[in-house]
Amino acid sequence: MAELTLEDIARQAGVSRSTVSRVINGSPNVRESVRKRVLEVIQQTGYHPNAAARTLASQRSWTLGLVLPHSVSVFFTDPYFPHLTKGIAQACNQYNYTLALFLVGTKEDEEKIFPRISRKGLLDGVLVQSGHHGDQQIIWRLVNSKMPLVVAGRPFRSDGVSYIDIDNVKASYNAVSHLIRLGRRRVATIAGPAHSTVGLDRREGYVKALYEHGLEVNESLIAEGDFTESGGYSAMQSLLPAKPDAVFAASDIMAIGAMRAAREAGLRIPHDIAFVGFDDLPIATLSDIQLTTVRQPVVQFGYKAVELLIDLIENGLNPPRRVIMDTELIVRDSCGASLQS
Amino acid sequence: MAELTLEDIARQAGVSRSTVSRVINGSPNVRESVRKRVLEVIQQTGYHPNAAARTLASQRSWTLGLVLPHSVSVFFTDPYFPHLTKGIAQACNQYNYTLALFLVGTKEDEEKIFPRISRKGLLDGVLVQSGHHGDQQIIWRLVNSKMPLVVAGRPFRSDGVSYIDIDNVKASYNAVSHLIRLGRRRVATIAGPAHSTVGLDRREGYVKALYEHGLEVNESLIAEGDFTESGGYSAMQSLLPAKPDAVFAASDIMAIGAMRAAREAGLRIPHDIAFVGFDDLPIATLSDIQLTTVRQPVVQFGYKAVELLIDLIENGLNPPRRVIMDTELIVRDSCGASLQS
DNA sequence: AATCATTTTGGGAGCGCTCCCAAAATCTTA
DNA sequence: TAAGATTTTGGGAGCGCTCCCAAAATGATT
Repeated sequence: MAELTLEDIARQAGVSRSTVSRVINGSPNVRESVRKRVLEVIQQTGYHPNAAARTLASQRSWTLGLVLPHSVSVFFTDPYFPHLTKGIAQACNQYNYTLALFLVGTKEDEEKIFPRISRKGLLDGVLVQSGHHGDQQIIWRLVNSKMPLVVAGRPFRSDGVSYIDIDNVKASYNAVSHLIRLGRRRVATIAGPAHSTVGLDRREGYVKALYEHGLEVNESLIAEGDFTESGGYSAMQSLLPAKPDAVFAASDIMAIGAMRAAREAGLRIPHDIAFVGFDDLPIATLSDIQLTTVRQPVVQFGYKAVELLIDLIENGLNPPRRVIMDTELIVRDSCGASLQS
Repeated sequence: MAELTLEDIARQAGVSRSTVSRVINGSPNVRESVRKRVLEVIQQTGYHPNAAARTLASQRSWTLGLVLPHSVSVFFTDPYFPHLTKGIAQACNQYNYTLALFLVGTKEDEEKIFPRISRKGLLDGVLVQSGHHGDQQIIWRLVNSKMPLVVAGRPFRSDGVSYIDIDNVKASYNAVSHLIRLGRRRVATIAGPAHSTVGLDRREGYVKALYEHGLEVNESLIAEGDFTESGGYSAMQSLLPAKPDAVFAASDIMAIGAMRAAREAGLRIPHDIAFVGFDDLPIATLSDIQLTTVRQPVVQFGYKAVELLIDLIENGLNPPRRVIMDTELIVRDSCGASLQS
């Protein structure tokens, strides 16, 4: 049984191809009785229009691409990404877009994939999860290809590119200030990698908080992690000799690793050492001690990114759009706030 | 700047549309000098063929769909899914397919998405992650639509459908036998939901192991979890009164939750109570005590599923293909094997 | 009932490719 | 060098839609 075409439906309903097309696309200029008849035939036959033909004729594919560049390994360690993907997928469902997923692991992958994402005919727009230095190239190639593009996470060079981000500086400033207000004086940080804007921004907020509270920035209280549990674990080990009494970790998963290291070193949480994480994903509440953390609206973030992209597709690329979302400090046990009665 | 077409390249290279098409598709019947000239023009102009036009003309989209039905909530709790997705994406990259991701949360989602996946023109084939009872309907609709389909995880009704799975019965039989061999006599299980084939099969292996080792099956030693950490946690709490000396959990994440509950109840692991998980994802080695677990080749599983699907696409749907992959018991600390010196 | 305005309908052209067939160019062989 | 075999090339048709324009049908107005 060959696939049905518009023409088949038209014949069966006794109308023309154009009329069936109008019915399908919800044009108002169809007599009610005719619409009903056509709809019936469509129902009975289970006809669905061919996506490729539609795309070719209308120059609109109703497909968005999600590119996750080079972050692949982290992608599967940090629950942040699945949550982001969830928000994006939900928005795509909502707005009737199909989501194409591109996991770019290697340079070869990038070369293979680039033609597919840069040319109309497959995608109407592209979402790139980024903030890493290594992602700059693909972003610029995309910008030059005039493909509607939204970057999730501020890119290093952001002139002319639309992106969505959270206020990382403010968020970590608040988190660290909270620790200081609780009386902690040797506040350490496990920062994200310096080749990422998230890493840089959260570190900046940390420094700013210390500074504004009259505390000195001590390099031996700053370690760098890679957003993995084991990265947090070893960062914490390197921090231990400096005897911190609090740690602000740039992600929950690193905080979890760090707490494991602290526990192994015989420290009591939060009595001897306090912890604040970042993300507020479910894992934050799963360890024996509930993690105080910065809640970022990951799912909504993804959802909003899609809305931004659709805006670009429908209303043109200029001016570039910028969206900064808010965060909230969620106080639980690991920061020791409950110690002060 | 409008997008370039085949015709443009043909004109610039002084050949016909057909010849350019041949060059792009690697046809051998092109004079070498001509091929070189055309390739040069393509290079210079940065031309890429339009995917929609190609799909329409060749009836091949080079796109595969991955459908994750109803499991959405678990999807973002259990790292199994990201890993599976990784394998699938890698295979797609390898074989030059684009991956379209469909997260089906609600019945409405299913209705919205079904037309897109069932009709040629968008997808060449579909992969459904399944094993849940609620997924039967979409699988059968897909089977009836004659769309090439591979189910990842044995579906409830498997006649005529191609699927890939691991030998869950054997795997859990081995895991439980291992615990018994170590001298545990009150072996409990935290099974997966009874509305999933994984849940059922792993439970069956558990029962079989007890039976073959002459132990009685005690209903109070069987609890059901939902593949989440907190599900494992509460399942363990319900198991505690029956005083198990070992627990086989149907997933690592549930084992982690269960161990948390056991620890909170003052039990020492593995001295008082041993644990074996299932999956061997990175989390298995991240807790304070290393988890003994059944390793299943999740990434390769996804990869293989794609290869299966491509086989169906290229060589026809019949007979249905079946692939069962092997697992391996990874012995670490939580089972107490190291206690026997 | 005739005229004009408005709504509804049909069909042609075209989106940018692939595929097939026949024509042109090139190579063999006697 | 001519005939035939083979390789290379060009162009038409068609994939299944959308979009536009003109024709047909309907409605409003005198």
